[in-house]
Amino acid sequence: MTSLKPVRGTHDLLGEDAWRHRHVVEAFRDFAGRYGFSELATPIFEFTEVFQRTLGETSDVVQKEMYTFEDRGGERVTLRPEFTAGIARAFISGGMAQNVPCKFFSHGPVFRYERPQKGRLRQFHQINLEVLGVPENQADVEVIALASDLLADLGIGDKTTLELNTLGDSESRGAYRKVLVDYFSAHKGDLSDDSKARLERNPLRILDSKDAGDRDLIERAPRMADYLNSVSADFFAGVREGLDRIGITYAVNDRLVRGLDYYTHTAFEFTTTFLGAQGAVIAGGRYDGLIEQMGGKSTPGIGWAGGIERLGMLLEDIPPPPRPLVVVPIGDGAQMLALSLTQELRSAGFRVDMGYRGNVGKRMKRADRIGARAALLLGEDEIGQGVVKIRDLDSGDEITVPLTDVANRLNMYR
RNA sequence: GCGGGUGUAGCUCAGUCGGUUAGAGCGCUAGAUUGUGGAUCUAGAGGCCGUGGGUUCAAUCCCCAUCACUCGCCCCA
Repeated sequence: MTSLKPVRGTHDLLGEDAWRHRHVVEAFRDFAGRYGFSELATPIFEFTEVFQRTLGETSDVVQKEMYTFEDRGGERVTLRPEFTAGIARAFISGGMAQNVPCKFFSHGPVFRYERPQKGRLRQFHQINLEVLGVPENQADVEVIALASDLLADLGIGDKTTLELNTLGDSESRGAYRKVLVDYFSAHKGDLSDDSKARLERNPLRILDSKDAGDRDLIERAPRMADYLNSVSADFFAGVREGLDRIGITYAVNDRLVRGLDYYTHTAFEFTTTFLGAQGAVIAGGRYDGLIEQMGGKSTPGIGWAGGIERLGMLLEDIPPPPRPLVVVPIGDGAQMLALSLTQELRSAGFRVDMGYRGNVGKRMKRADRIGARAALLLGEDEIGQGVVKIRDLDSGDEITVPLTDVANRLNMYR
């Protein structure tokens, strides 16, 4: 144990941040439910090969960002760097191909060994959505619509824009890739060092290089749209038609690519300019080859992931946390009755806190500090008369009500 | 992994052209107010000036390293 600080790139989640986090997750659960998704919670670690094979051996995530270790039994395991691979594994090992289509939502921590920055952590949290077994592009429209609804509900729809592209099916993508490699190879001398390396590993990635020198070359590069076979072109047209139909605005960005190898056809990102260099808040696409590649029965898939911390940072007017009631016993003789009153109200569904110590002044001060909505004062006088005083902490108004009627009189504070 | 910036009280930040007792505001604790919070006043607690090394009679301040945060590259949620 070298220190008592959290490990680099990890954070304790509490207070305001925890509330934002929870708000994002709850909104997500709500919309996932409305769209007919059910929850799937997979383990946060898997055998290393689950990620290695699916994300692509050459992707940065696999090459240098995974938390991989050998457990006590000698198994190579990895903390999940994303959700899709684990869900695909669960789909196969659970024999779910029998029950397609499957619509799953998930959320929780993911792990990548990266250099921390604003909006970039080593342990961060994602919300995740997957549709398995639906080849129709209706599913593409559906998952994008859900994301759009969620962002609107969170009040950040106008801070984000939807960018859309197609990578084509494997035939189209292969053909385009070849043309692209030829093109960039011919101009290799003008390429940045980063992009030269990408030429070998993942030539599509050159398209979203930020290097000023590359931009010019990219501007003149062949376009994906010109190399789509008719199936791929029709598929993409259908996605756009669907989005148009339900009023979702987007910008086609034919330089939008994906970092992970399993994507085909539709690729999309909801991006923002409010978070500095980390612009993507929700990103995803279609991965029709993934399940088969992992050894399952050929099953198309589409999904997305969203960064909870990034979304949380964009929230402005989050509803405030609910305010509790506070029971204030006055004098030792009131303790027991206050205790039973507190429990009774909790049973009735109220949020109730009762301080542990202190005189009335201290307890009232504490009630104020935790943002209590009202204080219930219970002392000798009240007990003698079988009543309790309810003090509204916003207005300062105080009313006296019979103990038997307290719950009813408190309904206005629910 | 690469480059730039920053690290002083719980928080936001002053400060010392290197000099012996390091400050403010907010917050916290207690009291004024032993059956009533938010305001005010008073008092108090709380800092190895991120960590390790170097230079110096002397370092919180200068130098080096390291760690953390931060901005950009990279990568991506």
